[in-house]
Amino acid sequence: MSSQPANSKGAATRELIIDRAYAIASREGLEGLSIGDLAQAVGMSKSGVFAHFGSREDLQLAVLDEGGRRFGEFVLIPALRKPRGLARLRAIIDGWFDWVRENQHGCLVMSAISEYDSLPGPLHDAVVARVQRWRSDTTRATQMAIDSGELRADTDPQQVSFEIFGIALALHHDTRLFDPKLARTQAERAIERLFAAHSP
Amino acid sequence: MSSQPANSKGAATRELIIDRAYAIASREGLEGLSIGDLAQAVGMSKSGVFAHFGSREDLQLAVLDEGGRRFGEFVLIPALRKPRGLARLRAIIDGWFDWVRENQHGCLVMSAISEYDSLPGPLHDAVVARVQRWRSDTTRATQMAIDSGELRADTDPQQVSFEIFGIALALHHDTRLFDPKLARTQAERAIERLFAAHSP
DNA sequence: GAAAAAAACGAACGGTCGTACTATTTTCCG
DNA sequence: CGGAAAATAGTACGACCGTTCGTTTTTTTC
Repeated sequence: MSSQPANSKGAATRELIIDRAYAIASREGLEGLSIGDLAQAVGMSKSGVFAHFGSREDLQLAVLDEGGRRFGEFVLIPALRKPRGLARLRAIIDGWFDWVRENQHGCLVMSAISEYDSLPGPLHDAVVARVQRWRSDTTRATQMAIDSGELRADTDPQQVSFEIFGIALALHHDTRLFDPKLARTQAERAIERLFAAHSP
Repeated sequence: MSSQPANSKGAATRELIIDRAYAIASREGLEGLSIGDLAQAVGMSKSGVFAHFGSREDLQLAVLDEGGRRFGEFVLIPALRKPRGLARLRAIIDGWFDWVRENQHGCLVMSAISEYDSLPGPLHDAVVARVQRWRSDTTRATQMAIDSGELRADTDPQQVSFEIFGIALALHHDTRLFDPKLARTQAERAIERLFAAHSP
């Protein structure tokens, strides 16, 4: 394990900046992330922070990427250790629900969806690509549960994926606006009903 | 029907302003609504527009109100002409789905939810109150479908309401990010499954 | 340890924002 | 029609924004 030979300092502070930026953008959204605030949070000058990214947009893209990375690490990676089939699909959903609870005060990717869903540009494209990938991940996991015979053979995995997404959105919504505990219960009941409907 | 005797001009331009503001905020969000842009859209001076509202926040509140009013007029009012029970509940859902189609490029209230869900203040409170009212409307309609015997007696109307909300959120989401037609089909299929599960 | 390279700073720019204040114009009422 | 009242315009302010640029400090390399 050679330590950090070449570009040590630059990359390190860049990571620090992104870390703080992630925290801010989780609360305020990527559009609410200003370089001035970020610089203050890191303890650097505006221009010092700015120099690490060619533009604010590049910074936002980097932060969005970090958000997706953390989400995947929290939700997908653990689920991939479960056996293919319903167990893994359930792990994905549980992880997702836990993620919503842990990030009660703002999920960066969720906010980004609303911010850029109808605002053309690189950010929009990056968000769409990310959500598309996530959706196809859950669709694939659903397909595996069909293949293993734990869901009926005539189940449409895209349809199930759509409904799971809806339940997660409602959970996210109610967690933030109303009662997190109640929302979680309702989301879990909805999932149970969904699986029951497609159980063989 | 006395015409507009007293305060005619002021109220009229105020309505015009709110109408344009609604159009802008539907695309850009309430936070993206600036008085300068609005003034230009109305053909007035910034200060002229500003004078109609004590502050930007009051303007935003007025526009949010207008958004809620239009949504109610499009979705709820027609549904109230249907007989109580499943017919009315279905009318609410259909109207809602149509609303999402018609407002593909931005629904003001939906955007407002994301913008203010974790930003304390009068806007947050107004949004929460509005969504709460809407949710209780659908819960009440569901209850009527239970009372009429069209849904099973042991159906939890709040649970059904939660799930309808989730499906609508997923429809809204997929309509904007992916394929509107496919999303509509998936949403309708989800609704059918929901009703089938609670059908007596 | 000195030279080269990278990183961070500091000040300034042009721009937009919401708002306050004062003038001017338009509308309303007797 | 004329005077009061309401509506609109005009201007200016302070604050913040992303970005640029030249300088200074820190790190890396030889």
